[in-house]
Amino acid sequence: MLELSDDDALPDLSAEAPADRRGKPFVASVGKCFQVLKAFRRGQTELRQRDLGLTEICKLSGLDKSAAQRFSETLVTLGYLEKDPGTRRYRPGIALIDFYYTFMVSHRLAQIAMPILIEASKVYDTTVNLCELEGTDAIYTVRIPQAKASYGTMLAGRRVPAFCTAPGTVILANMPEAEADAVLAASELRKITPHTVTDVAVLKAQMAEARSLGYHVSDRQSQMHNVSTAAPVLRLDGRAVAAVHIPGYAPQWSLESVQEKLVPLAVDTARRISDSLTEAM
Amino acid sequence: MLELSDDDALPDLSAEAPADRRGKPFVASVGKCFQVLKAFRRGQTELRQRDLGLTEICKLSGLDKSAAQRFSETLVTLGYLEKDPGTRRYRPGIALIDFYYTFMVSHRLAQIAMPILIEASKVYDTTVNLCELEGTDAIYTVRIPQAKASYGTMLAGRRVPAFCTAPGTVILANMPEAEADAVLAASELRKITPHTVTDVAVLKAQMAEARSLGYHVSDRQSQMHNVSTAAPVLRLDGRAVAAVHIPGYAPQWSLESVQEKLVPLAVDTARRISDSLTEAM
DNA sequence: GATTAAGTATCGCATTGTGATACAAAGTTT
DNA sequence: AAACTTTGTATCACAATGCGATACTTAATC
Repeated sequence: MLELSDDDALPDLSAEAPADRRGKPFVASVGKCFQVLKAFRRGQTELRQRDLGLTEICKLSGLDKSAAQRFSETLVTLGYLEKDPGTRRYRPGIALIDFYYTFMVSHRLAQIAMPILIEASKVYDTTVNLCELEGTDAIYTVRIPQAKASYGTMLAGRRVPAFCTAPGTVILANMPEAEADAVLAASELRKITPHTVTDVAVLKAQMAEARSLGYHVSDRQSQMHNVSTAAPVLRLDGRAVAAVHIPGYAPQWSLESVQEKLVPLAVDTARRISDSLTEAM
Repeated sequence: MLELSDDDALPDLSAEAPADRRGKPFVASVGKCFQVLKAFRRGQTELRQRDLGLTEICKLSGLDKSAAQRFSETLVTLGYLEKDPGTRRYRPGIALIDFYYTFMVSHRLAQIAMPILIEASKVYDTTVNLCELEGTDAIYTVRIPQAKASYGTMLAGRRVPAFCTAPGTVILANMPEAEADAVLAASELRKITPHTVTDVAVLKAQMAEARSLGYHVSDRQSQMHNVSTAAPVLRLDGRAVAAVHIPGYAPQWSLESVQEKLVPLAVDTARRISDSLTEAM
């Protein structure tokens, strides 16, 4: 388990997206409050803790004690954090869920994809996911769960690195090459498992193959025991806007059975979604 | 469709939760940024628009033009809003989904309930939901979707008034009476459908009945054509922490068939979740 | 092309958030 | 149980930061 010490690298606070946002009005307090909220996500992945004390928030958010307190208490007042009166520790508040609804209810792609994904999940009783690219990550936006899967793999909002996952590969493969290169360049190409490919030339060859095949199979690139497949959801102009991702879990699904069954299912599902897209998207 | 005019009542800005939060540090800018995000939710329900122009944000958030611009641009920079360069309109950004994950991944109840809910959904191939109380609303935290359902009813994060819905009723029925009364007192008891019960005495009688039966069936209280049922998830001390909710959609499910099939399913599912709770919850 | 509305940029003022410091309350060690 | 360490809370003078009236620019409408 990771131990945070004082001299640990603090989060990349001001390192914002590349877009030319210089000169745009910016309220620093707002940025800081989101640093606090993000601290809880870091806390979950790095410390395996669901609730954080004030000092932990300081370290994970990069704010000093006064600021951490101010923003944490502000977020409690607003309902986005909850505070245990006994332990004085903070945890994510249920009101956070509102923003998921706000985003999803207006998300046309998800609306179109949802029934198609549900049908697909019934074919082999598997998890089926819709992934979208954000920065260097693929974010799961819609997930059709399956009882045997682990809880973490059922939740929308999960992020995985694009470069070493099947959904990331098929999305990058079907977008302008310059943009894909930029994503790869911005990615931290580290080995998640011993099988993770980190050589850009090999990655680009994989992308080229994925583009011509119309799908990609990731063999233990990001999770040791899993093989998973993805196919691109394409806009009318051919650009990928998302990927249908179907994981094949270890004992049940071999590389061969994934190729034989899950690949056609993913390809077909992605095509059905693509065909349902209007030009508005 | 609701028309917002200048003299419309502006949102209840400072009307925060009753808790004694006076004197706690509070950063006003943070509150305002969330007013902007909330404006999008209002925009969806009241204007049926997924994206908003600056002037609309002003009206829906209660901020003046300068503030609306500052906070909107700040949120764009942070990725929580997106801005269409052509139309100059704002819409919810994909990064909002992160907070759903942050909340859910640390939510033990959902973790326990998820596989049980998935199994339940297969019995009659129905939607099955987990609801929790927040203020005067029941919030859907986990939803197992079904292909035929409408998109809006598949999304976690949806809020419905507690007083006139089955999940709200069973939760209120199984909590300290003083607290339940407080929720009713704070609720806006308006008729959602002609069948909505708004008389507090009748509502309390319904709650008493729900408590003794261990479930509640809502007959067209909040949606004209639907009958739905809910059963409480009870902590070890008997207090409700959530409700299992199963809607029975119109032509397929009658009041009788709901009583006969969905009620036992909801009760059993809720009991299985209750039995799985540890004392930590 | 005139008119209106919507969005963007500017800038002096004082409100608001800042963060060093001091204080209080838990948790540990001896 | 006293001494110490750590963590959380409260205070407050300063000035940086957000504020919002105003003016300007761009787009939409007639």
